[in-house]
Amino acid sequence: MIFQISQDQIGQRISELRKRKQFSQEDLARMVGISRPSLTQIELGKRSLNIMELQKFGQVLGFSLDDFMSEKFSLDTLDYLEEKKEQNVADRISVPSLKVGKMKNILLYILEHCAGKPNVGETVLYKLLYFSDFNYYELYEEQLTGASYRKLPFGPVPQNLDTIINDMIESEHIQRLRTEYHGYPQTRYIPLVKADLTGFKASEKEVIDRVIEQMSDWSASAVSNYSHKDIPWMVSKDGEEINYELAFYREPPFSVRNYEEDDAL
DNA sequence: GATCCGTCTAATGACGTAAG
DNA sequence: CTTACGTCATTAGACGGATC
Repeated sequence: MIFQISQDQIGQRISELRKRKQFSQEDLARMVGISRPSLTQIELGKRSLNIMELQKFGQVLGFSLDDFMSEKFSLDTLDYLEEKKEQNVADRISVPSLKVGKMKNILLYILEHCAGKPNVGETVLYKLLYFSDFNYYELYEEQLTGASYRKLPFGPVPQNLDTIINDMIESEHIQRLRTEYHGYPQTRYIPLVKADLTGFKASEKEVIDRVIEQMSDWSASAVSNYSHKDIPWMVSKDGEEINYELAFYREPPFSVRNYEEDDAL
């Protein structure tokens, strides 16, 4: 028996996801290209949506259709509303296990270094994290933040980062800022405290620094396009988790490891 | 086939209301 | 007062039947 999702549930899920992202109905409606009252109707379960619309919601809110339709998805969403403590956050994000403290500091660190760069919105931020994680894994065969990434339409997106970010906003480590960049709505984060890298290995910092140096000036679409040519991204299926092991199948210019001494440049 | 008609769905703007 | 959200009336478009 396939799980059947009702119109009410679709609306509820969209509403919850919207609130998680702290969008207003008006914001979200504009982003998906419908009127605000229409969105109200959708969230209340009084209007149905077609597959194209749902896809659009997925792009904006960061979910895959598979996720959205699954039974488990609703549980995750409800769990989130009930749990707030950091240790629960850490428990829930498993395989690979996310080091929440580390992720927070890396996030702060990246934000510090991109403070003055208007191009670094949420999209670019995700990609910087993705490349930091996968580059580090390729080089050292160890997890950096341990976050798991999913293949979503705009590129790899760290799972459950929402939870961490909301946590950080609540504890006033960062601040969310919604602005416009080239006419498109952009979500930015401002670091309010300094990153604490004392527990970091030199190698870890170096990998992050290189990623920041290489990509932080690129536009969101440039970073997005670049990430779409990365092997781990390419061979993963839409909506699925990107396996860290795939980092070893990378080819130049993505590969950060010198397998042989034949750098023919 | 073409045309007319009833029904349904969705978009829109205006308005009301509650919270801050 | 402003913002966010829900509701309402009106309108337009799509669709399915009947009829010619």
